[in-house]
Amino acid sequence: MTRRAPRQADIAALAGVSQATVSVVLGGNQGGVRMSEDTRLRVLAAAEKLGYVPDPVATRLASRRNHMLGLYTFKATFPTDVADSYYPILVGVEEQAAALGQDLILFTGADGRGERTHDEAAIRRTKIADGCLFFGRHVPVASIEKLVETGFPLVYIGRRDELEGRIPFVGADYVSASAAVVDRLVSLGHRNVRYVRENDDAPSSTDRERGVVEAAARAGVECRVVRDEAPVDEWRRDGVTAVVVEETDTHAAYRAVRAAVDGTDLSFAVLGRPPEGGTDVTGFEVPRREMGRRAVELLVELITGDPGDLHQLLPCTPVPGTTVKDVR
Amino acid sequence: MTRRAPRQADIAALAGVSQATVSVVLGGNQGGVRMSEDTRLRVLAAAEKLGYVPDPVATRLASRRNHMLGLYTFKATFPTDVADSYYPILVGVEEQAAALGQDLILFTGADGRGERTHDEAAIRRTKIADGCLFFGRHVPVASIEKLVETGFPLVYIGRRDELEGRIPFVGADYVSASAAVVDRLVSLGHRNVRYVRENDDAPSSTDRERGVVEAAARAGVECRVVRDEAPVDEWRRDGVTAVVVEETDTHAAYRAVRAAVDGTDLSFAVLGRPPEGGTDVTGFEVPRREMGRRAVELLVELITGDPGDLHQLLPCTPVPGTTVKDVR
DNA sequence: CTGAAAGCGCTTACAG
DNA sequence: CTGAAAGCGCTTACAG
Repeated sequence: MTRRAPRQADIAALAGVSQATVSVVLGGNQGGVRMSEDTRLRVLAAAEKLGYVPDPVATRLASRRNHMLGLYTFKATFPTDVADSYYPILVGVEEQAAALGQDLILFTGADGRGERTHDEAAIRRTKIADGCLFFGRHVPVASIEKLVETGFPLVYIGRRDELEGRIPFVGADYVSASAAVVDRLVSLGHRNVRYVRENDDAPSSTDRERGVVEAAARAGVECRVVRDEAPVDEWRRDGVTAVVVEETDTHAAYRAVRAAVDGTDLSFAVLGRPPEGGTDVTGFEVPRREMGRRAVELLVELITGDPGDLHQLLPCTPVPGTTVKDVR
Repeated sequence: MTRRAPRQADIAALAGVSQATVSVVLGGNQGGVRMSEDTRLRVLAAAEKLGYVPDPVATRLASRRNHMLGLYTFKATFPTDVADSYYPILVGVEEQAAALGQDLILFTGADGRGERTHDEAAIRRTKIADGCLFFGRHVPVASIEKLVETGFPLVYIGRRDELEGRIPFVGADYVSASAAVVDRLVSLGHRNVRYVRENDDAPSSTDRERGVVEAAARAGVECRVVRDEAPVDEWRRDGVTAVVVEETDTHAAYRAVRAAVDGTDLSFAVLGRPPEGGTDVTGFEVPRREMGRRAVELLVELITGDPGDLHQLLPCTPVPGTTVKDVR
């Protein structure tokens, strides 16, 4: 039942040529080797007769590239709970990988005994692929640096500034998008704003804060930053008219603020999209799918040795919404 | 910058031993070769120093194992729309793969030019992995048969009966689960039931119908099957008291029936969970995550040559719900 | 025009 | 105890 599959040597024997000639013929003679049509046909006929199928493993070993891209995440690749924010990126990654003829290896971060580890060995295993995408709020700097140093092609999804800019990335331009939200508030007459953020210093958080603070400063409006709390009564006493809130995978800040401002006349905007979806809340859309696509694109460019911009920030799409009132 | 990756020969040179000895040491000396502890440590140290990572392609070519499991789907692995039903399976697959120390290769079904194809060549490429999971409503019989014939380990997610049972699978026991729903209706006094299904003959559909029809026959109650329509007025004229509806990725039948029976006093059950979630609609929960886990388990058993049951049907969990009335 | 050889990076008998 | 050799099935220079 489990017959040995025919290989090029078998074809060669049947056609009366060398195995190398078989390889050349079946490979479509990319090298442009001169060869009699008769030989070519004999080889093809023999291959057909034997039902030959090339062994992809051997093919890849011999040809140095395996057309596989790694995807390494610092939590489960398919998270149980935060599917919303993560999933679109995967969709984009797969889309573009398929478009470029690349397979994807999901590194589960397992150590053989089943523990999900993120030590150097686990990260090193990504070298199985031609290159690797990394995704997570943290960067294990030492391990990643070793990878970068060997010239292994890698791309982070999300902006990174570790290793003096030697980490290629495709991220979202949270600074501009966040500033645009504040600009809008200002244009509608708001002069006293609060920004509520979570207590985590990933780039996606600091970028948002920076955008908010800078835009407020430029416009000369007051905008205090608070972490993880929503003292609405105090705000209203202080004359605050609008609240901006960060949105993360935990949705913690958003939920707290939303609950607090509901039923008040405070204007309200979110730096992203609310977990419940919809287009009524003022904010912006993070181009996650596009980030996935572009990350794959950049990675393949790195592999083929002709990369474009190593640090890409994609624009977010503003969502006007209806939760910001005109107070002029 | 792009230094060549270290290989066993480099380690051998550094440690002053032969390349074969390196292979033995790094392979954990499975063969029980006698070897001085000193040599072993020297090799290990050299490997660590060089940051050695085994080449999985070469490993597989030489040993036929690379600890990678393939995942081949006949649509995008990360579908844009049907995330609900599909995602939990992926979660289970990843979970169990990680637990067993296996990485996952997502076959994007792309040919080199970017077209998503499902021809024989695309399916044959799965042989890069030690084995492969297949998932989709259809079975490209000829291609799968060739794979099975060469002894390549594969497992389908979802019951299959093609190839005279030679396709190993892990599916859900829709027959029993569907019968249980009808049994419940009968126990509550319903004697005239309609079953609405979609017009697609995948096993998951035919199994549901079979469960419904057989349970009704056993109980001696009338249960007509209709496809893709919900003539509620006619049903009520005919004395129907309960409607059961199939649930698929398209949600078409469910939505049509739900809209039709809403506001009437007809009892209502779904063979699965409604797309809107919740536990109020009577039906059952398909153990998707568990299916993913078990499929990986079976695949690894096939690879290691000690498989359990090749055809596994997992029980679905009944959801009592509140949409079925007592009419006794 | 075609074949013989080397090599991709590993594993696995087999010698000593 | 360790090394040399063969081999997995292919591709790619390199000889003739």
